[in-house]
Amino acid sequence: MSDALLQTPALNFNYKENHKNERTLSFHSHEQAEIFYFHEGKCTYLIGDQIFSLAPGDIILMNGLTLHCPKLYHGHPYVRSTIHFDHRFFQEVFQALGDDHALLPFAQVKPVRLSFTGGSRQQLEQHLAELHDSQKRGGPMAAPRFQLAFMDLLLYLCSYWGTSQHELPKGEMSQKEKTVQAVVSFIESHYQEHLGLETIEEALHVSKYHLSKVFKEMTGVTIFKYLYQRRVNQAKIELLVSDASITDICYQVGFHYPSHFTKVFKQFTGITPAQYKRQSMSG
DNA sequence: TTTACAAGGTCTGCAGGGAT
DNA sequence: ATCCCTGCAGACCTTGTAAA
Repeated sequence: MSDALLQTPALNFNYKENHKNERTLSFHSHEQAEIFYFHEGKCTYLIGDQIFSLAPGDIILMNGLTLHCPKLYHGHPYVRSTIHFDHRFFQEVFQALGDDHALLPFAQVKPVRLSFTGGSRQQLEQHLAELHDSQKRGGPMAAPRFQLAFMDLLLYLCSYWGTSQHELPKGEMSQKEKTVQAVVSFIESHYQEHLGLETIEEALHVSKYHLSKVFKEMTGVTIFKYLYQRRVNQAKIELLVSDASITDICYQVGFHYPSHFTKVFKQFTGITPAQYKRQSMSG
């Protein structure tokens, strides 16, 4: 039996959480895979270089490592269920059972967005309600029952994903969403270079004033905040896997001054790059 | 590698134009 | 009327330098 199977898997389920007031949640990433189901309200979700205007009944399957952030709207509810889970553990369980496909949506870099309507939506919400029940239930076998209910949900999602016509076409994007998508895509391919609003303005042929406003409106963060978060996220990876100095990593991810890099890194993570490297080496 | 600070750049509220 | 966009100006934040 593998090491992963000997450990208790990480599996966190938050059922129908609600935020009534507008609140911009910050960009973040995590090692666990994530399932995000949108029950009710209004929300724009930015994941990696993609932006989604969510409708109730939509679900997002993602690997978790890609930067993501929901944007909420004042006066609109925001009811969602989220599941964070140890991708590696459940993949090994499914493989032991002879199934290699249940976790494919979480193995790719791009998130998968599926839309559930009518009967299929009822079925999915029934699955979530049952998972919630099994989570609340106590007793000696509560944990494995919860895990089995979760695996049942994964199989349902995988089979639904397999009939890929449920994925929404990109043609439904508004002009503003297209603008934000273009900015995010541009940053994704140029974040390691010297970037200013005027560079993006020239590349996309849209005024910098408009770019700033639309980006903030749709994502809840400014273009530069997003750019820095992207660079810091890359720097964290480099600090973990590379032997390069902090100064070199600073230049690699697009910063021009170590002083600025340290300040921004600390702003996003709460610690300096050197402290982060030390922590990762000792852990 | 990190902190402090001044100069310069970005963000945002407001006003308004053009297309539908 | 609504949406998309441009531009100005002041507030705010980031950049770049010097020094610890």
